[in-house]
Amino acid sequence: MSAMLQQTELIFEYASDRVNNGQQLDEHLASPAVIVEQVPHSHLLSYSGLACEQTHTDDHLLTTVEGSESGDEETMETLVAAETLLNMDSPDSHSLDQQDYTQFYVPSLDDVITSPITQQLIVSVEDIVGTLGQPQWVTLQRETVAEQPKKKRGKKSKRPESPTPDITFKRGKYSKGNTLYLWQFLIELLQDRQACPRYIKWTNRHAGIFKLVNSKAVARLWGKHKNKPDMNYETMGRALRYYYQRGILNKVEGQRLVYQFASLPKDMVFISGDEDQEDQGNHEDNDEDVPEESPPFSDQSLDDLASYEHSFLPPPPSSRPGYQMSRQTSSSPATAHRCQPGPESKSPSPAQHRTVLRPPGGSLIQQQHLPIVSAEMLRTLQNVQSLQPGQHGSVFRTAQLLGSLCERQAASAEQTTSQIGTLQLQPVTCPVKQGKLEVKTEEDPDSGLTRE
DNA sequence: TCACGGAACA
DNA sequence: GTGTTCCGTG
Repeated sequence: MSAMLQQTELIFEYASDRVNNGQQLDEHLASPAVIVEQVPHSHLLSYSGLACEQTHTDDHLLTTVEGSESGDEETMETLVAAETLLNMDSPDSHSLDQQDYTQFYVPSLDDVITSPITQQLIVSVEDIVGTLGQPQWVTLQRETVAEQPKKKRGKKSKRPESPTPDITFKRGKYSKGNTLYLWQFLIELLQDRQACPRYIKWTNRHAGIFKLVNSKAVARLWGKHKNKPDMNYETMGRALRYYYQRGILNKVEGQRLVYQFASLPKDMVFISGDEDQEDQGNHEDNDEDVPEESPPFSDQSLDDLASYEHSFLPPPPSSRPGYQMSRQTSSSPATAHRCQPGPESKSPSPAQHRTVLRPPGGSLIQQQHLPIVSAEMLRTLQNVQSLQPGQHGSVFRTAQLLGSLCERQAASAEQTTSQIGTLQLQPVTCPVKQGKLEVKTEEDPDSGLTRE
């Protein structure tokens, strides 16, 4: 089993790596290899009542859930349905390809064991490597893991248990109980059509950037999940901020309520409509979408969400791979990436190790470690690429810079990592300020555009 | 309102 | 030793 897990993990990382490369972002890379798939819970899909369609593009599998984004009522219904489904526990029930889901969580050994795996695919590293280029994922390497899985001990919290039994997994160590890690929870929400556009949505799914459209709602849901009625965005936000250090999340500066997963599962289910298309361009637009408008969810809805949610999550374990970065450490505070290229350093928990799994080489370069170009930047770049030279001068310039930066990184990465293909950006030394991602070189003040 | 981060707690 | 929440501060 462990082997399996590892593989899986590898996969993820690779995926992430690919993402990292800025290049990929845009382009699609070649096809992705899917590596391992577990299908943990198929129910996810079912639970939500979502209709899923997987797209296997050559590149990556993307699952798209089409849902109506709409309505609250849907939401409710969906939720209910989801719950029902959850309770049902039938893994097979859905016909979906589970593959997608698999990636969702990073399975931990435990998980693997406990959770039903439907299928696994193993792909050779090479395959993976080949895929690296793809844009599928952005960065996510480190997925966010952490949090939930383990549980928090914090002062107050206790583990929540979710109402629903975990059908799917029982998680073992990491998550003791059914707990979901916050990051998982968020991912779940992002895949839930009820929540997705409404309370949380992707602003740039490729980049792993999402926005808490209705932070209160999300926090409430989280609180429900944790059995913390008092949960609020502040509290939840703290947890999110800790993810920065762990490399699970990055904050998108300048945008409120916008965070970025350092790495995402390669195959995620994206609810159509949830993503803003471009995050960059309109950063805000997304924001607007839903936020408050959405009717506050009723408690019920919250409940429903809570219940369903936890079902999803796989316990990934710790997935956080060796995230090590620390923003603190990092020279600059910056946001975008707080990662540092450091040694892999400690891996926090064993679990993590496994998750992380590194490629043979030993050190897989993790995004976090990489200095520089953040997914965000990449994203931006991507968005900007379309610009013509004459168009927005500064932007264009920035884009150029980013592009070159990415190329350099990629190049160096290749060299460096012959290893597996981790495409990740390498820490190339760039003029970029480390601290902040800003691409802008010092000279380019405009660069602000980029990020935002 | 959001964001940050130290400290406390488990 | 680590993760979560609280709390003060900006």
